[in-house]
Amino acid sequence: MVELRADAQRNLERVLDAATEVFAASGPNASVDEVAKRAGVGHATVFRRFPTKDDLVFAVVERHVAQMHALAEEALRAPDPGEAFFDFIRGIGELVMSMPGLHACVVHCGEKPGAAELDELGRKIVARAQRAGAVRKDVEPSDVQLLVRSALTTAPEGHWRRYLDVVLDGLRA
Amino acid sequence: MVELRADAQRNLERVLDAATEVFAASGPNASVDEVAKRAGVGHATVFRRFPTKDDLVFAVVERHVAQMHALAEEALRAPDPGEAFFDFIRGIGELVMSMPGLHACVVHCGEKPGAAELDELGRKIVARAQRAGAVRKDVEPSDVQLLVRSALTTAPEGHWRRYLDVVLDGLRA
DNA sequence: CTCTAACCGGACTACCGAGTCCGCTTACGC
DNA sequence: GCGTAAGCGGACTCGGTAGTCCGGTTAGAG
Repeated sequence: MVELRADAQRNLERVLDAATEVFAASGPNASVDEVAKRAGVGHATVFRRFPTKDDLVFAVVERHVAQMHALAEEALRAPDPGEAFFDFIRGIGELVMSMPGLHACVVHCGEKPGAAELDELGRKIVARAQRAGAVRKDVEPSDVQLLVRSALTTAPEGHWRRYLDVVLDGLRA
Repeated sequence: MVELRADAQRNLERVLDAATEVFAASGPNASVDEVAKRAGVGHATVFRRFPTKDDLVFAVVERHVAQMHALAEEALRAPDPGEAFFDFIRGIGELVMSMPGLHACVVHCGEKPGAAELDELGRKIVARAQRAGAVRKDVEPSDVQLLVRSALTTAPEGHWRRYLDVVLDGLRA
């Protein structure tokens, strides 16, 4: 399976896109049928690429994590470390909150895929912003993660951006 | 159905206890069979008292809310308003965290049962503690609720008591 | 003790979701 | 074009859960 036939490739992408939409909206309990219907294929086609439903969920989560990873690397390349940090966190917020169901999916597959690398990148971003004097030096990366998570998860419907801004202001040097 | 036969009454209680245990441990997705088995009855007996599974979940949640209600009224009767407030919050913490699955159950049934009255009592408890000078006056009851919730939900496994203590210290006058 | 209404639970149905199979269709190398 | 390997999806099985039914059992009043 070094190379997929063109139609298969197209369907694979459709399936992944559909799965992302569906799981993001309804969490990992959504049915494979639902995904297949949204992708416009039979559900056997889904199972051909992803032998079990969990494999499908895993693939979606992996993609999601990859997006965060991309944001993180972008932040590390950006010229201004402080701005990069704050933009990164806000970007993560947008990404996570636009797909509420995915958090449950991550939990569902034991948050295996690449969480460690992502953590490592986050650590670097924080450290860089601290060296540049943009973020107070008495917080650790894990604190940042916890504060952000609590802002995102406990904010009343639709107000998470305000909450996140408050937390970010509190992190400024 | 003004009065239940003795055996029926006994079984009803067993079922409610079992349902509480099961749903508290596994959330609202646990099966009715599971509950019936744990209660030592056939599942038809469960369905006789609770025509649908949702009715059963509802009853369990109602009971849970009633316990919180009881804690709240106790707190309002206690002589020292400050101590009452802090004990109340810690009591709520113990209650909620001893039944992790129940939160999902509450969400599952749209948190209908008596949330408003409970809110009202909470409001009174906070106000009383503030008048007594035990709690800082620049927070509102809704802030307290939010802070407590965030402490309970974002604390790492097993550390919620520490987190809650931090929040409570922060609320002292 | 007896009689009956209330109660009980095993067995049944209906349905839904995961995963498999197989005959039909189609991309693409020659 | 043509042949074929790859791809496709409708129809199936299988397991598990919500909800129903009915024949046997028991509480408790008279």
